[in-house]
Amino acid sequence: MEKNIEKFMTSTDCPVRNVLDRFGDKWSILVVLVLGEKGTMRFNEINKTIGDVSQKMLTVTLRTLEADGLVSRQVFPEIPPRVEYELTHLGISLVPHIHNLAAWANDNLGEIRTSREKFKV
Amino acid sequence: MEKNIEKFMTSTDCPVRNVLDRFGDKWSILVVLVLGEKGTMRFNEINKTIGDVSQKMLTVTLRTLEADGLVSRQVFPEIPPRVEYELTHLGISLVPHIHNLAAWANDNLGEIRTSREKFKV
DNA sequence: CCGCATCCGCTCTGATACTG
DNA sequence: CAGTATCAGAGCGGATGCGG
Repeated sequence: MEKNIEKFMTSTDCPVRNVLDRFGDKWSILVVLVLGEKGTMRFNEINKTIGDVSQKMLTVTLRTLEADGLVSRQVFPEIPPRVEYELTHLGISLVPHIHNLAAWANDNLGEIRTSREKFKV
Repeated sequence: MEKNIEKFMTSTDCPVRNVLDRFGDKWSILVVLVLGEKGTMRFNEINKTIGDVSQKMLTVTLRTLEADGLVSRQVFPEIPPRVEYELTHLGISLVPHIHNLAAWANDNLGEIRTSREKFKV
């Protein structure tokens, strides 16, 4: 960071592009947040908690998070099948940062809304 | 937060959905980061610093950030025209949080990459 | 119960050309 | 210099149906 921001930005190793872009999708942050809050959860539990995520997107999101090493997935060979998800230490280490962002969002939502309204005119 | 996460998640007022979704686009975070680093900047300056953003997307991104009240836009009626952008106090207040995230990304990029490689197999 | 496969619409993004 | 306009492609995300 600091003064090397130019190099930093254009580099293909830029952490912002490589990592944060991953959370630019619609659900990743929410899933991490939910798992951080609740601990271990089953697939349908996550689905219900978030509410309006489709099965497909939740699957895709969980797979991506698993690939990134943020979420662990444990399948129990039972009938009916049971699959439990929880955050890895890596995922857990991310939670406070997301909480901070969420808190910021919460604190400033009013001002942002006001600004958006004004801008319409 | 805390225990009301269910309500929190499903609410249409959920700050995560309303605010953070806004930064899910490809460039907003980068623009805020760059402006936070450099202070006041002209359009082409931002364009060059980021490197591979198209003129169109930079315009759209800046307009959105302006609408949200994170960035201020000042036009100087000269020829050739000059337009300067800088963060508002709201935008500035967001920067540290993004820095934290970027730092996290930087610290854990290696581990995430390793995990992604492993997952391929 | 979990989740993959398919299809499809829609949004986002970029390339290009043009204007004050 | 700082945009706007238009067009076209890619990929996200949802609905549905099927399978272990």
